[in-house]
Amino acid sequence: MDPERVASALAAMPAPESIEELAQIFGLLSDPPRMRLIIALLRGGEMCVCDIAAVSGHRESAVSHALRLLRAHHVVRVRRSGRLAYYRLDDSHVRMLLDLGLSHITHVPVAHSSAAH
Amino acid sequence: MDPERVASALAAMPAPESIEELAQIFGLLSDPPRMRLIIALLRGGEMCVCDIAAVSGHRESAVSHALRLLRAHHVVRVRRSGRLAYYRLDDSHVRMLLDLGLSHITHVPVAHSSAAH
DNA sequence: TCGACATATGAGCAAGCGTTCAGATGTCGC
DNA sequence: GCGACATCTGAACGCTTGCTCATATGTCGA
Repeated sequence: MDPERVASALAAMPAPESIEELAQIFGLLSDPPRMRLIIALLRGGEMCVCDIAAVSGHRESAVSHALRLLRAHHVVRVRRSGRLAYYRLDDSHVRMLLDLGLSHITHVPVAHSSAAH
Repeated sequence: MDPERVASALAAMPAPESIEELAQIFGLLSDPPRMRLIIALLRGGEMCVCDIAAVSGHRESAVSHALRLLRAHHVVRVRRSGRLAYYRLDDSHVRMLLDLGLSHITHVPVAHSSAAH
């Protein structure tokens, strides 16, 4: 046991609400269907709900629920046109997060210019 | 509806097992206690289980379970010395993942040299 | 204005996940 | 070798979470 190290680690800990929010963001990416949905938007650019449902293989209702969550966390953005709702990624962090995640599972060392292509 | 876009998005979709694994990695980071644990190792360097338990505020048993998970996914690495087990981060992707996540929740635009400090 | 369609929302249920307790393994000092 | 300690493991309970069904809102064509 090393009380000093414990104390300094505790002192360097971010605010609880930051940790909470951080965990929530990663939680959004921890669900395969939601991941498929995000990757679809990453590749396809902008798509309407029914197309996203077709790609992700889930009911439109489930997709709508998922998109609401992602919207609340500024991961996706809506553009409404008549009765269609077009969604696209709202933020470039997500793209980098996915690239980094892929680098991890393939055990590719981190390059400074982040993998991707 | 745009069948072509759907088809091309489906074609560009990674293998199901890649998506699964990717989601699992993010799932590891989606739990606040586990997140605290990881951040503790990020700041504190190398710590034994009892110290990690003290920092994360959970029982050693829970910490041990969590560490096992993280170990299985190459997020942490053990070094055993007698009856103590010292853990440290095994991989630099995690650090970047956390930095990126923090950038997201604070709405900081992505810099090429990743924010952080 | 009326019916059809696209999306959004609420309630309820099933499954996955993390915690805890209890017990096992292994190492050190005597 | 024996007792104490650090860590690990297995089983079970409770909570969270995402799905589906049913329904509401809103928009377009006739």
